[in-house]
Amino acid sequence: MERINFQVIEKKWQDKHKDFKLYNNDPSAKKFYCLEMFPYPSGKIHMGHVRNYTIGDVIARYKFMKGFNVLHPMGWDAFGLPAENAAKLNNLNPKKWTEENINTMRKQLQMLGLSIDWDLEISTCSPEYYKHQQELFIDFYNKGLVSRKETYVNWDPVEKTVLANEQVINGKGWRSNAVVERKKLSQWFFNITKFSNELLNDLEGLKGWPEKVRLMQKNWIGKSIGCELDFQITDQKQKIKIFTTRPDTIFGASFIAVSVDHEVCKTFKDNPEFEKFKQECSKIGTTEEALANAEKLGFNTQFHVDHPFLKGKKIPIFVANFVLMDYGNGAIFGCPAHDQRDFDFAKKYKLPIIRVVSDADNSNDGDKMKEAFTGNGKMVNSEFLNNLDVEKAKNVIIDKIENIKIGKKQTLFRLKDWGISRQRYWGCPIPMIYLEDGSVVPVDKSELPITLPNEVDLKSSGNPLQNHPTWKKTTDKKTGKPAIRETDTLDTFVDSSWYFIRFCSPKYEKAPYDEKKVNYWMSVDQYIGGIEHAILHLLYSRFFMKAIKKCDKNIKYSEPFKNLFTQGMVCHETYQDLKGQWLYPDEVEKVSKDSMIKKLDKTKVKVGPSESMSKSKKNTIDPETMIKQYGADAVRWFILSDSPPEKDVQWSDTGVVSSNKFLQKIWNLNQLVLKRKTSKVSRVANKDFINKIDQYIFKIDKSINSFQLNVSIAQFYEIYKYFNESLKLEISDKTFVESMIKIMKLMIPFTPHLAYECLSNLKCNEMNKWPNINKKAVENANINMVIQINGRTRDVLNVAKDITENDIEDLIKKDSKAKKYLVDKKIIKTIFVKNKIINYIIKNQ
RNA sequence: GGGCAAGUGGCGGAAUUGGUAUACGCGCUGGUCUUAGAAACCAGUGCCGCAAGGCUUAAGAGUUCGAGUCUCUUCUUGCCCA
Repeated sequence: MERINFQVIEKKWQDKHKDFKLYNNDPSAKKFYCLEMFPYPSGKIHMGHVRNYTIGDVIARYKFMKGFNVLHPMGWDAFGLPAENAAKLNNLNPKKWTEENINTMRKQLQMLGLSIDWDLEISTCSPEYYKHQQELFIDFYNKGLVSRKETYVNWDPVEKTVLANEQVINGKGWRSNAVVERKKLSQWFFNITKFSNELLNDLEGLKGWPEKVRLMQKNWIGKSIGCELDFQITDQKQKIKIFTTRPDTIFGASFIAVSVDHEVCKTFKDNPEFEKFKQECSKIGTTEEALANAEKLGFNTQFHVDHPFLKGKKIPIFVANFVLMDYGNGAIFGCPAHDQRDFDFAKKYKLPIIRVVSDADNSNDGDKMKEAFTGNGKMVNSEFLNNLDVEKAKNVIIDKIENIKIGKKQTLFRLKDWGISRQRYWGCPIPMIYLEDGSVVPVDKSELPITLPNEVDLKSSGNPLQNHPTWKKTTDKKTGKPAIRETDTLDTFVDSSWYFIRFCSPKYEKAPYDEKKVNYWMSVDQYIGGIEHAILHLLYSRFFMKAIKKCDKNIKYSEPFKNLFTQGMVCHETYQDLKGQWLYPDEVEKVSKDSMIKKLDKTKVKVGPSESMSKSKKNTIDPETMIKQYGADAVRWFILSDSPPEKDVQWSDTGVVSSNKFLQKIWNLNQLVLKRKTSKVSRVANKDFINKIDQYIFKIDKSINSFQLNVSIAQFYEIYKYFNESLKLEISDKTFVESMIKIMKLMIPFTPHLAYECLSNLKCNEMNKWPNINKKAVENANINMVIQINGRTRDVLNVAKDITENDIEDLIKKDSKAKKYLVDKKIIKTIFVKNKIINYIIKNQ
């Protein structure tokens, strides 16, 4: 049998389809926007990209063949720190580094044979793109969606830069190893919290998103309803304003806890004990997690507050390390019986534990409690709240608090405004200028884009744009007076928050988008990417869509992604030599079933568990090498075959080898079909064969629709087997050719090169039309009737559809393996489920 | 600590949603071909048993004519939040 040369046919069809578009000129066709998360151009594509873009390609090609106009673009998330670091290391320009990577990766993606419309390619680092981003920034600013605020940041005193939370390791800068300081800095923010309610409520409508992602977003936004409440400090004029989500537990309050930055603490400015305590607190770090894990510490102020509802009752005020200034008002009341953190604190400082919610007859066991009770129950020890359940008590107490004017109901969100200032070079310049009189204004839109300077010093510490000798000096267009540019650049999450909109009209010069095109192509019908973006990227993109709609009444959509699919990661075993050094898979060799050695010096290798491919552990497989060795089709086939797309998949070399072999078999089958010459044709065999193929078409269609691409692949293996066996039956050559054409069409989304090559040999002239689904064939097919005795399966009969109970009974009595079980037995009951099962309940006679 | 998933052969995983458990692939075993190996092809492959048959979806209980699927308890793993 002739061997197929995958390299040759892949090249052939890639050249042939260079200008191939996934849309017809049929205006009545429905649109389908298929988008995979665009890559960061880090150098070369990795297997994660291969998986992501192959899944997307299957969907895009499938939808196109089903008659949709498909938009399937690709671009580059091209700004970001790695370029700056690489540039520093190799003494070159980030732009050059990025562009080289883009060229490499584009070429690699093209090798995969993806149906991407490369005419729509965009790159976020090109001024043609970020010009419009600056426009959007100004639009948002004018609508009050941008503001400037002072916040605490992680400041690296050596690098003179702001660090992200994940760049702070054990309180030190990841690069400089200097102790990170908390520094107050003036930064730009998108007022994402203005949409808190919408971002939360609209989640309900996102039925095409994984439930998990919706839940993660919901928790991230973190709406909590509670109330503000003023406590009078005993014998003083001052009040303390606290926030609580459990006002119902007010009668269980046994302390007030305030943050170290709370104004009450000003009294202790010169108190060495307090200063020591404050120092202790600052060591813990700023993340919520660190605070939660740290030991609960308090500083007794010796002050008290009056309980608002219990005359004469005094509650002590503590400064506590677990209360943050940015939550509520930096002050809470502690109810140890019903909050674990408060409970731990009360135990440590020997404060009373008063039970106010009872889940049984345990109303006075406060002192005996081993942990806080946070469930629902009836209120006790709570005066006018007694006997109410928690929810009711909340409403009653809030009403009361509002009535006597000591506080009010309040909704609080965990979601914070989005800080977008970065003290970096390789990002989109923020189009704002500082005037001599101290005011800050947007630059005139006619001056956009504000481009980055090419010559820049990245080696010195600090913000490169700030350090640049001339770049920041400008003039205000309106007044003609000198001004200073903003030298911070935008967070790269901004770049990726609207690229899907730009794709609708990527060449449009007048504005960030062409309204008509956006209203036609949006929302994205299928968005595909990693679960790691479940929160930030998706939330920011949702914010952008809403913000754009707010600025432009003609935009119809407020949600960017109608359906979301999150694919799993690509994993591989890890290898370490005796010294503990990580080894690449091609540096090791298998010598027996469970031992491996290093190729270089034949020493033993420690095999670690399969984990997500990463450069640091060297457990990576290079897609380009695999494509060159086995062909793009085989790589695509394997990456889809082994696991459901939403789960992690383990890369396996034997797996890709067998994929390659199977595709060769498909080619062989195609040759056999072309050569076949039979004169004998049985009408029944012919019909059965056609029916069976129709059923497979139905199944494959269904599995693609439900994203079970691994199941689709399994079906193709079955089809091959069935087809191959049927070759010797009395089926006409014409039927084989026609059926083969159908099957090859089904394979286009998976292995486009091989499928097109086969179709061209089969002389198919309508390659891109999905085969019809013959519902009749599916509906009228014979069914397997399960015959059970006392719930145990005794036989399976292949019978015509809709067989009656009487008919099947005759069959069973006449000829079935179940027959013998019914001899001399009394049938007590018969359960007959049409087209499924018949179950006899019997008893010895 | 809280929330959400999930647990099926030696491995990756199917199961028309309550109706034949283990499809399909990998691996393994045997055979054909070959000087030999590789490749290819054929056969077998959950467990016990010569067989008839019995047992089996993390463990245990429950609902049902019937449970991998539904309910409860326990255990384990993963993810997110803290």
